[in-house]
Amino acid sequence: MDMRKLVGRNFARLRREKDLTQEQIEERSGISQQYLSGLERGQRNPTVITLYELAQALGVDHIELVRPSDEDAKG
Amino acid sequence: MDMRKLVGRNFARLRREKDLTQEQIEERSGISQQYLSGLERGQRNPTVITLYELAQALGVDHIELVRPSDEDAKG
DNA sequence: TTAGTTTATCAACTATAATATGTATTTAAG
DNA sequence: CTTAAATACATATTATAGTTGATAAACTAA
Repeated sequence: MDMRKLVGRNFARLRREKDLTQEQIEERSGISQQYLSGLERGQRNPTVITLYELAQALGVDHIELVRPSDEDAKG
Repeated sequence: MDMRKLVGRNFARLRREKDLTQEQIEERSGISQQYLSGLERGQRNPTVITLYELAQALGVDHIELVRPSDEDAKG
């Protein structure tokens, strides 16, 4: 189970659904665009505080880290 | 919102509900008893990978980080 | 009390999360 | 094609996550 990829994929998806750029997330959260780029590519292992700050920047109030189904895990 | 305290309180509660010691969690997860002590006292900011390893050691497959109610936040 | 178990504290250390800066690459639009 | 915006890449630095070892403190039971 690659938590980096799980978090990265979900963050990227949510950011795009809300039509926000990495720069806009940086403005809202103070987390650098370069870091966000690495995060979305599954190269980062954020702390729970960083995860919470990202959720706030996305306007999300409920973070779930669920063991993905076998089907999901394949990709 | 103090994520350290939120995670620490919930981890300690779940661990006790399952009658596990910090040492037993160390055996299962490889995360040191000293670290777990600090975590439960709200002094640690774990990464998502550490959080996932802790969840596995507890036998939990669903992690939720929810913005607590005002009432909960008081304590 | 004693002994055993569990948790907390301390210090030194290693690994890596996160920042800062600059730049290169990609992508979309004219 | 050009241009601008968005994203990816590289490097160096700082802050802190997490380990290790030893030990102190707290708690329970005999």
